[in-house]
Amino acid sequence: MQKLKKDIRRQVIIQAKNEFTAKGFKGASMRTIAKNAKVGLSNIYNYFKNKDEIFKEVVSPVLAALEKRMEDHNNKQYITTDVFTSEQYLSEMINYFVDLVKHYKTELKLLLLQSHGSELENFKKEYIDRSTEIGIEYIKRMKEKYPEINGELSKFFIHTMSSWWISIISELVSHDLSDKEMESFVSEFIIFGTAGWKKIMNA
Amino acid sequence: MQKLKKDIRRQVIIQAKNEFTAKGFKGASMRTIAKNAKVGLSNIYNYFKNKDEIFKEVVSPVLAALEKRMEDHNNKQYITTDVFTSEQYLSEMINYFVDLVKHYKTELKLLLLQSHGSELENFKKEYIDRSTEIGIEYIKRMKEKYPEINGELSKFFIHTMSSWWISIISELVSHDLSDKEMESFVSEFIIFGTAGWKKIMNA
Amino acid sequence: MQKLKKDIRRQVIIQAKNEFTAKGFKGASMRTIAKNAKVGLSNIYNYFKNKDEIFKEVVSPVLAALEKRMEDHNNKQYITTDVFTSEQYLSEMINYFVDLVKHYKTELKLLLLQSHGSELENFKKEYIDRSTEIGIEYIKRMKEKYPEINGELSKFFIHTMSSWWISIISELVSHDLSDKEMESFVSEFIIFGTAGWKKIMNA
Amino acid sequence: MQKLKKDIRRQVIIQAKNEFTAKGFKGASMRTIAKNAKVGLSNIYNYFKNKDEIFKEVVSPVLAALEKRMEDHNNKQYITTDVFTSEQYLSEMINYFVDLVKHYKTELKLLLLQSHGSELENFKKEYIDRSTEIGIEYIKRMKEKYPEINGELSKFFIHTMSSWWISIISELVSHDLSDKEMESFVSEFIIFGTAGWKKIMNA
DNA sequence: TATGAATGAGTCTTCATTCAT
DNA sequence: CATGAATGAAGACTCATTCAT
Repeated sequence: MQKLKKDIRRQVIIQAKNEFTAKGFKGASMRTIAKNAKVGLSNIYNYFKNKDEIFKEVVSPVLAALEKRMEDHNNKQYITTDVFTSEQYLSEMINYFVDLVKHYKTELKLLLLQSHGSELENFKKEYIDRSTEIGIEYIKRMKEKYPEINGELSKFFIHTMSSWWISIISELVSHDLSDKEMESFVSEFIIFGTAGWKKIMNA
Repeated sequence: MQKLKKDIRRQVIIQAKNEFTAKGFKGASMRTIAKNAKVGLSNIYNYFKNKDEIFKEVVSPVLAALEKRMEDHNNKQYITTDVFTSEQYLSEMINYFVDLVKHYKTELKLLLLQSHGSELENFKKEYIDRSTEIGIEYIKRMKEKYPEINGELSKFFIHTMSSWWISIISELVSHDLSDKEMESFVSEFIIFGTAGWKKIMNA
Repeated sequence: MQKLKKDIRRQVIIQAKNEFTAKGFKGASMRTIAKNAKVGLSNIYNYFKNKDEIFKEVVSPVLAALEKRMEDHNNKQYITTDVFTSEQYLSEMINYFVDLVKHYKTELKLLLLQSHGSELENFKKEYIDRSTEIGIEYIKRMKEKYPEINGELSKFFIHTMSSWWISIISELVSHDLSDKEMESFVSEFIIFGTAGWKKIMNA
Repeated sequence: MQKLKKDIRRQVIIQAKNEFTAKGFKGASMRTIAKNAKVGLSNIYNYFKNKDEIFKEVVSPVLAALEKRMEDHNNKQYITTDVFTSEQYLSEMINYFVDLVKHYKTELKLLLLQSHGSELENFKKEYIDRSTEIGIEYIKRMKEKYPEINGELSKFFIHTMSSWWISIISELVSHDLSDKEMESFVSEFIIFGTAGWKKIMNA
């Protein structure tokens, strides 16, 4: 008996998500996915070209969201913001990521921690690299606007700070936090980060 | 001509390291390791119980070093140190990790980024958890000694800060830094971190 | 919008021809044929019973032509022709095949070189066998008419000469020859063949 | 119970030969080969890298023989031979091939008729091409030595004659001939061929 | 007629590990 | 210790064909 097309796709994606989460991309078995989705193994290939494409399909929503974020960020003029209020910037950023995690918890976990062996295995690295470039550009413009600040941060430091964001997301997706815990974390993080940035930028 | 027992072990470990580094634990092939080590595949099993044990053997030096660090840390009385000199603490810690990376670059990379599928795949998580506990305990003692500081940091925040350390190590092992870059990074990191910690602990 | 019935058949046959040519019968994929013909895979089975039948359909024109040739040949009275003018016979035959190749190049290629695994994989062999029988009969009648000639050619020799024709056709379909090259070849072939036949038949 | 290494290799090669002969390279099944050779399917891969390599191994003897023939031919000075005795040349050549067939019947069948899909699928074509080049060169030198002969044979004609040889071999391997049949064929072929060549070369 | 879902056996190849010598 | 043979399950993926709608 045939099921609806949409149904099968959904089932496969759901079970693939589970399997990828449990065993990572490389360790996940197509057989297992098929079995759990109650679909003939070969039938999966009527819906997806291959394992990699299933993975991409699974993480595509969060991929789009992250991409959109980058574009938005490039368009917004954070530079105009007074540097001393960077608290606002940090706050906005962390809240964005908290929302992201709420929406795409599993997908983020896959993308950041379980993509080894897939075509997306370099996504994290590339994302950090791009964030680093943006960070460098951001500081340069700040320096132009506020010449008194310290703009001489090393590239590697910026890189590490970018990677920090990813590690924070990874943390968030790896734990179930109550709203209260979330709030605490956000405010603590902002205090910590604001002080750090102000100090190092001599602002 | 038979090779010395020690020689084979060493060769296997060396080639396993390469293979694990290149393809991760799951993707690494025993055949390839054997071929590159110029050892009969089955003979490997006279030296190691299985793939997992080779991996453990490969990363054992850094595992020991990390373990030692934890013990030392528990024994030392950082609490006696004046909190305002925490700059010294951070400095010591980061320098320790820099040294660690210099000694165990490859092993750390394996342990932190390539262990998926092995029995050590949870090491990172567990290490962070243990660090978190230590951090919490540390802050508690600080609070006892200096009642005026803020000791009410959320567990998740501490957790995130612990995980931060791991992400920094991951960064370090993933890049080839010159001594000058290393120095820059260390000093920048200390400025940033000291300011952050002082602020959030209200010290 | 539905296509005309004829259109689909045609498209399938065209694309099947391409696929068979490129990968041979066994290597050809129904999926690929369907995709290129822009027809639903299963819909093909409304027009053709199976892969084998498509193949047969593809080569059917040349099959018919070859069959017709055989019948004609049997009816014509080549025997009446003076044996010393066998040049005329060879000439006619080779020109016939040249025309055949011009009309059915691809189909001949399939039939002679790419039919492995299909129900027609033995066509070539059978065709040669039949040609051999005809050849033997032909020589026998010649002998009756011209008792002085040598009619004692071995069956295997006749067989080989029949197979030669096939190899010539295979050559022709495998190369793009200009008209000039074609003419040269025909005349060279006739000179060569006439001399050979005259000599061996002692005519 | 383990068998001798040599034994398994031999068994696999024997059964592979059968399977390739029956179904062609593409149609042959590794499972079937393994089953018939009474070897575990995966065990085959301890002896051969892959299907293609088994095929190559099977036909390697005849490959070597053909290669050697070409080298010898290039070294010998057939040109010095009086052209009118080309009967001798043809005779030598056909006898060589008859011997070849006696030794490598199955292997030749595979190489010439069943290699589709393997890495050797173009061998026949390449061999004919090389033979053609040699033929052209041969005629050129003849012309130099005997300026009165016709050296203006078209390339395609030479090509076809080279391919003729292959078709003869294919015929030979496809039939079981008695010695007597063989002898008849050889002498008939020589009569036919000699007359043809003499005529067309105007010698 | 047409579609897309479904099938089930099939493809070659690789896996980590064990056994027998 | 060392070897190479052996295993049996598993890997992803494709096949021609049929079924249900």
